[in-house]
Amino acid sequence: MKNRDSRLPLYQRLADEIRDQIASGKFKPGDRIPSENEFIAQYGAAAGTVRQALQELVDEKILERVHGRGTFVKKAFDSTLFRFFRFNQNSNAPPESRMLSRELVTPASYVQRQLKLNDGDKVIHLTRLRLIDGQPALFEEINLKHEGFEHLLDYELSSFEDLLYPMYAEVCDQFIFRAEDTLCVEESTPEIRRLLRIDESLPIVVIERLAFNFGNTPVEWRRSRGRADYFKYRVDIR
Amino acid sequence: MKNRDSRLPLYQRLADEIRDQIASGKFKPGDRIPSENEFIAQYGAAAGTVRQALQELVDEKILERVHGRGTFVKKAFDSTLFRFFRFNQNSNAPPESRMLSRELVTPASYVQRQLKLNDGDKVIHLTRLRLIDGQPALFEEINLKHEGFEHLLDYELSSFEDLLYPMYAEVCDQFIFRAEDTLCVEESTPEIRRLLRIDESLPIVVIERLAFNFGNTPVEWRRSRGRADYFKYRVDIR
DNA sequence: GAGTGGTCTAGACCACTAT
DNA sequence: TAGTGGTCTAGACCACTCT
Repeated sequence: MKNRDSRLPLYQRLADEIRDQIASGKFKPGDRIPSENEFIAQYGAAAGTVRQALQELVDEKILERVHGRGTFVKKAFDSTLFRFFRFNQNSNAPPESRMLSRELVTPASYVQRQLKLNDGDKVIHLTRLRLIDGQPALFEEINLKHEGFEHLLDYELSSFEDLLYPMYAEVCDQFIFRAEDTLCVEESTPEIRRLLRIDESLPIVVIERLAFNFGNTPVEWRRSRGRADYFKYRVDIR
Repeated sequence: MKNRDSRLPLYQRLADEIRDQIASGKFKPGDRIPSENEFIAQYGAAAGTVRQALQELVDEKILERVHGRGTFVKKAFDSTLFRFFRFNQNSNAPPESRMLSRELVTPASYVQRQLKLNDGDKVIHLTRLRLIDGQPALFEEINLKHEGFEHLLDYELSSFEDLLYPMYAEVCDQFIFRAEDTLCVEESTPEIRRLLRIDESLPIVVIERLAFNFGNTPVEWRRSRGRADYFKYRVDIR
């Protein structure tokens, strides 16, 4: 075990160790990690202590345990921005994507700040429309760290997949595991009305998202806009 | 222990038992419940099993454990609707309340459905304004089960407290422990503009809340409206 | 049948809170 | 000092999955 503060309980140090190994890419989403018995042998800890460490990572939604099969790094989380909206979902078709543009640019200062970039670092800037039943539903502006996502510059825009996070994983070996979404309401601009094909001036819901990899490093910042009259969101509070 | 399905693990049955005792009012929010050793003696279970049951209720945010002091029923949860809004908070004053009306009425059908009332059951209908720095910020319509909240009819409207849930606890012995909030955006009506002192036609955020007691019975349904241009909400997704 | 995680026991020792 | 919860051990047995 790496230099861990021995004032911390053993199960904490063990959990930190495993978390770091996932962050470093030693274990990737979908992988099976060592069994309880292997950890017991490796660290000389009791079964209960190992279980406590693993339970902590299950609570953090980093790991999943399957009876009889093993312990796995979690693959995906419910990232869809469409959980904020209720459209007339006649069809079960997943939201379609239409890429509009891709550029390597100097980021705006707030993007630089959110992604914790150094001066001079560039970002990959994407714009796209999300459609439901062929109707424009969301307009998105996406900013990605250049470092780690270079391979996205090699792809034809038309060959981008509808869901980006699985594509980040395949193409760039980058795994998103959590995000912070911030919602607010704005008046629509002529530009947005044109893109979303709205006639009148309607309020617009703006979703700003900062997405993190397993190392808890911010790698993507996006801003999405959709019609507020389709907005409906449910929260459980306890 | 009551008739519990012995196919369930012991720690589950124990957790269910304690949960029911809280729901029934035997233990109230703020109370200390029996110690690990008392549960061990009472149920003849091992320490680890009792701990597992208690941990489950801690995860459900029903219990809180304090090292050296004991295990307590949780008192409150962050129920404030103002977590959805960012106002210019010059002062640290908590949002003031101004009660407008109180009636015992036959509920609208969707309120009856949400509160799972029988035909003929009445509800206590309250309206109030929430103010920040003296400025109207939220307009609320509140519907309470008549049964259990009768004592609210005895109080002068002017003597209602700013925070209702602590008042429900004191006056009615009713404890709210979770809620489901649903958010959407509407255009303002003349009525709402008058109440919130808005000149122009602005979008309005509508928050509908169904609140539950410890027995997981819905007891309050409310609809609150505030200016959408002050709306800002942050969600963590993992 | 071998390997995995899930339940449960019986105990030791420690750290924190009260009085 | 007595009582509480927190950490940790060493083991037994069970339930599930794979082959």
